[in-house]
Amino acid sequence: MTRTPPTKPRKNALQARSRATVDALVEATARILVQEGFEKASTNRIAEVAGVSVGSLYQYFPSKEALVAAVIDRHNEEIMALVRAALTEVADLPIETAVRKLVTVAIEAHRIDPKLHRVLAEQIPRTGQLKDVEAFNREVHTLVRAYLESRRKEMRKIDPGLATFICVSTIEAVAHNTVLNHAEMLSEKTVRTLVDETTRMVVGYLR
Amino acid sequence: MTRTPPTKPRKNALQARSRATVDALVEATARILVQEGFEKASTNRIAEVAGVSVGSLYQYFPSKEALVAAVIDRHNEEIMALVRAALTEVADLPIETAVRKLVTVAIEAHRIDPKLHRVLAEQIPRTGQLKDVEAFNREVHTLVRAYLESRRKEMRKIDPGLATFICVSTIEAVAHNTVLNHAEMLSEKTVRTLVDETTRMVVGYLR
DNA sequence: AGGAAAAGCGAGCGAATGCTCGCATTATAT
DNA sequence: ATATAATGCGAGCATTCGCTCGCTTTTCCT
Repeated sequence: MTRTPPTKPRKNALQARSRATVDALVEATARILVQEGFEKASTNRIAEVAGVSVGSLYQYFPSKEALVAAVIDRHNEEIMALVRAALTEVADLPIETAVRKLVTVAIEAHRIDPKLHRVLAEQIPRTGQLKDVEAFNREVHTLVRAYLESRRKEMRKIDPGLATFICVSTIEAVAHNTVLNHAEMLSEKTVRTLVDETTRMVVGYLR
Repeated sequence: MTRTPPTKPRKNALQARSRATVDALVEATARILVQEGFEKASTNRIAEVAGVSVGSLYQYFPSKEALVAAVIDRHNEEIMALVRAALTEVADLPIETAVRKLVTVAIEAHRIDPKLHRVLAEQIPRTGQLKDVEAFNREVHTLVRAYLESRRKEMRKIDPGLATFICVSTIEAVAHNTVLNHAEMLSEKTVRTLVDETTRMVVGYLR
């Protein structure tokens, strides 16, 4: 049995001052992860950058992992907000429009903070946050699947679960590789072409 | 400037005994990564599992990273062997056949050692091996692109670089998610369905 | 056989890290 | 104003880890 460090807050921040401390710690963790890498993200350094003492850090976070987990959560919430909004928006629109929107949002989501995204993707398995991240993934699948099922008439006969799996995997991968490989060198035109092509592929597949 | 540890062998193993030592060390590193995780893969532990002293370890590997790099290299070579063979085999065959073969091989490649694959994917960025891994990626792209260009007649008018990017991303992602999510629970039938669907999507996109 | 080169050994050094604990400061309630 | 709770502090303990160095053993070559 490998002992997984706890990731839940030790106590809840009640007063304004302590809420600020917690925020500063999470923010500092994110900044260090992006600018200096995971190795440099020691609790001492995080506290230093946050302008807080190590002691205070351990008042609110039982372990280093808990801090990273908090950053992951924050980032995932940002992304999920985009995805949820997009899917609500296209709920009653035809497949072509919906897929295009989804692809666009996927790329946007990866562009929120590519460097943080990359570092987090690497660190997730070691934070015990895998379960939470999987929960987000499942939510995406559920939402997409619900949409696809509501649009069955426009589609060929196809297993909804399988279709969802393939569509989500594809869109996610294109967005991921686009942003992480081509870095910041992304013209508007390139993005539009990419969205067009991916949309064409997915829509062609569905019907 | 962050100092990246060297990853080249300190000296070359010449005699049979030392070659065995080197192999034992790489093998031990892989086993620990898979069974106990990156955290537990200390040089002392690696030497212990390999049945070798730390001193000997440092005769051949200048750093811990060098060991992980060796494991990555070995694994990548196995995968590339499969991919190269597949692409040679289908060089003169029509798109439908070629894509089906590629998808199949991609899944096979991920199934070689899923756990190792996962751990390595997480650890690659911190070993300075990113460049080598990118080289493999570029090779795949080059090979696929060459194939696609040789089959232009079967395809619609489409930018070869873009098509390659989308196809490789898609196939890789489906294989990756299939193996890593559904773990070992993969019936032959499931795999065949998945290959069929992915092939359909990619082929439909190309023409 | 004998000497040189190659390979192997492992106690332990120095540096870094996660985290605790006893105490100081600030906010809230009465 | 006083008491109580909440928050903040940071030196330092305990541990781990990467790696070195002086030495022994094995192999190779003539």
